[in-house]
Amino acid sequence: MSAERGYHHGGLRAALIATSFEVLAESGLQRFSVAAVARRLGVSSAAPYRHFPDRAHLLAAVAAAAAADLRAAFTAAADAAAADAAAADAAAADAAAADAAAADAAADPRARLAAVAGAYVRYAVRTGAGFPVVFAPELASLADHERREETRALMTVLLDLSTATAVRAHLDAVRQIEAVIAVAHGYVSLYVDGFYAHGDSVVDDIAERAVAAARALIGR
Amino acid sequence: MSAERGYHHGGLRAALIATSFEVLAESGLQRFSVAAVARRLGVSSAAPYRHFPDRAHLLAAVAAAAAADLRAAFTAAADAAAADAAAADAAAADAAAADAAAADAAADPRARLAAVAGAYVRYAVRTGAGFPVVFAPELASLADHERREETRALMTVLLDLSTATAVRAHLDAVRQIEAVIAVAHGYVSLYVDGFYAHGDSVVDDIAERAVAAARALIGR
DNA sequence: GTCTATAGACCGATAGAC
DNA sequence: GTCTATCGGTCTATAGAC
Repeated sequence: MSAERGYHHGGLRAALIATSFEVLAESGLQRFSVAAVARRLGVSSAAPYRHFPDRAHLLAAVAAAAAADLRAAFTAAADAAAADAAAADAAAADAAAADAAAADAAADPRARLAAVAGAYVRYAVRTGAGFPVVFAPELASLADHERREETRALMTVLLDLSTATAVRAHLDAVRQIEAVIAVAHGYVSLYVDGFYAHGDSVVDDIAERAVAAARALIGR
Repeated sequence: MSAERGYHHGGLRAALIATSFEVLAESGLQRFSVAAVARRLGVSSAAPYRHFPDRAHLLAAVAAAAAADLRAAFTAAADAAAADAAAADAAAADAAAADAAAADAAADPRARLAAVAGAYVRYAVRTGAGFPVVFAPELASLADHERREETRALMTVLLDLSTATAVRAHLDAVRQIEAVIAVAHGYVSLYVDGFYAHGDSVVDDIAERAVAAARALIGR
């Protein structure tokens, strides 16, 4: 569909964002470079600067996309966990009761919240764009409307999942979601920094361990 | 005592290691540079290469020191947590029983293990030399005897603390200590990547949250 | 909209003087 | 044991041709 090298007439902006995820996944945020993105796309190192004024604005566009992706991944994982719980219930009860449980959006709120940890591990490892990219302090001063809206929506989803576990107050919900993200990001950070061997099955393993840890963290 | 700049006749090797911790704390492992260490010490950028053949060997010496520091910090934190628990017991019992509890090295093994999370957060934030430095894959191929011995001793201490919580098997202990380190390192990673505001009181806060999370993780 | 070419900075590491 | 000087590499960002 697209040329391997040379001109990208018209679609370079979107290609830069997509390729930035690849560079982030391989090099991390600290070693991310505009030059590496351009090199991989087969365009000159100056071409990106026709679409983004500097490195920070390219990263801000990536952060906005990552926030939207994470929000979708979190809700999908939470819904899947609730569906799994309903299916498990179905094995021990009649079909009518299982349908009723599946229809209840608040079914097993703690399993829904714990599922966030697994989704975070998989997304952050695959794309390199976890919370440190979405909330990078170097982007804090940018008047980037899209990114600000996406990050706000992401935090709203997380807080809703956390308050649904019926903790006592708002501060409890904030600290609870912090802890879930911290343990998930801890596994991600150890993985990308080379503490584990690399491989898809290893990612699956640590994603499951993150969910189990989050489940223990949420308690009861 | 020591000159601010110029000659370091004799003590440069030790000074390079000490100053490397400062550079790591400010720039992180990815952006750590030998040139920055030399600049801060007021020596030429070539001087470090008289003591270490390359960047990796300097980092290996730092990693060995960090592993020894972490081992001491973990045992000290575990002992302090056990002493605190004994003191709490003393408030509800007579002095003789409290002394007996304090003399019992296995008293409250779960509190001892959870204390590791707090010690890790404080040390890794202060020095920049957490597990990603100690177990950096770029150092894996070095035949560095001191570092290998120190990391082995560090892992032995951690496994002993974990098996003391009477989990069923060896694999359980490994995964338990992994989870404790993961949650502690998650808070550290979010902090150094700028997710939180910076400051000593913030570090104290997240160290306490890491201990609470580890305590919930260990369970029962 | 993309190119070539370049400036200016920083890095790792080496050679040779003192 | 440390210095000066240097090579070759990386990066961000700009200037100007097409």
